[in-house]
Amino acid sequence: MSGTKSRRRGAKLEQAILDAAWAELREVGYARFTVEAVAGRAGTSKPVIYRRWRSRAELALAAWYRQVPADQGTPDTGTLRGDLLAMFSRIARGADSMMNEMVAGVMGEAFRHPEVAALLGDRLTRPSPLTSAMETIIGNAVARAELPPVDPPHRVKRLPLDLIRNESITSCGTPLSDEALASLVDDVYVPLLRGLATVQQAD
Amino acid sequence: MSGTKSRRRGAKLEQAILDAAWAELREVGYARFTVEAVAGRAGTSKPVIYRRWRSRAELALAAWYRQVPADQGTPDTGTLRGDLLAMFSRIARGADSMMNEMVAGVMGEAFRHPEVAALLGDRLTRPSPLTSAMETIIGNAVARAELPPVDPPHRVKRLPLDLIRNESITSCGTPLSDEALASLVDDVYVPLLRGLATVQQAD
DNA sequence: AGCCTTTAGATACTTTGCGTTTCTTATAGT
DNA sequence: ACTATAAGAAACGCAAAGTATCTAAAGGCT
Repeated sequence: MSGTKSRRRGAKLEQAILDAAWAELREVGYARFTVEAVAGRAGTSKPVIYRRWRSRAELALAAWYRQVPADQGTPDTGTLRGDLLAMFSRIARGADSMMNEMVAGVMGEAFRHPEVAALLGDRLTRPSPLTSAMETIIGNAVARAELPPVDPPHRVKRLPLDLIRNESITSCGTPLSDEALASLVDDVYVPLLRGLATVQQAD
Repeated sequence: MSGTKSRRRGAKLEQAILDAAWAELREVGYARFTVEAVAGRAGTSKPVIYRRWRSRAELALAAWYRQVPADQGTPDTGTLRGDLLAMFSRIARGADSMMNEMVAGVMGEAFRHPEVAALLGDRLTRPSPLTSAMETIIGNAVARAELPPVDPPHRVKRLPLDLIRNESITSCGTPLSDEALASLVDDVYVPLLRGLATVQQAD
């Protein structure tokens, strides 16, 4: 309880800031995410943060990027539709979806801070645990002969994330209903896979 | 040339404000869209605007909604792929796409102004000239026997807009390349239509 | 150990833009 | 002509981004 003030530096401090930023993002969302609150929560001050990241947007992205998406395994319900519904709902409820507000917010600022645009685009399109889970699900369906053999292009593997992000943005924060997810699966994704399979078979 | 200052009221003034707002949106985008600039351009002042719309976001949406999308007809190139490419590229270059930054920006503010969320969602999902153009394109392809008969659900008709909006947001303002559009058509939309058609034939 | 470079942390500042308040006075309805 | 309404001007409060200045702690170096 003496007045000795311990001062963190370097990596340790950086981690503390990013942890605080992530906690803030989860608690208040990007719209109310302020650098001052992050500084306060991390027990430091604004200049320390601005020495490391050029803007609020970059800080938020850095905090997000550090979160390793927990690999939750791949659903295996015995049917393609069941697996897809489980997967879509996991995506829609998971942390990735919580970040859709942030994606929109950051993009809204990208005109003023063009540097962040590249960072963001990269994160959104890169292969991830989710895209490989899609591979597995599709592979399983092929093995069960629910689908003809098919080799989906990368765009199709990232499509669930894209569809759900778009749905999330267009419904402006309202949590996605089961009906909406079912519509994405039944009206779009399953037919797409069938179509891909028949086209590729014709080769 | 006398000092007589004419003062507009009611509908006339409202139109002038919305015109000014639309002009601002097109010139500087939503990120730099300020109420003061709109007031200045319309030759009026901020309180007049805030008496009519509760926030910057609502003003921007109102200006956008007033723009009637010019019906540019439906492409008819003789092939499904050609029609789709023409359509996708029209969407990607048109005013609707210019508004993607705004969609993101408004959504980013939706947490603070939940009222606007509903307005926005409605506009994005409603049937429009674009969805009926999709109907026509698909109908033409069926007539040419490029596709088995198919009755696409509404979600599929709005999908081009959704795909392009998402692409626009994830590439943060960079204009979409022809390759990206081709990938949306070839990897996603055409296979989806084929898949839908075969599934519906099985009924 | 003691010096010295680095940089954390505190504080206060500038700027920008939203949304409001107050007041004057033109406009439209009766 | 009288009166209610609402336009327009100016200034304000406020929040939050980003910057500048200063101090003193941390940790490397000799």
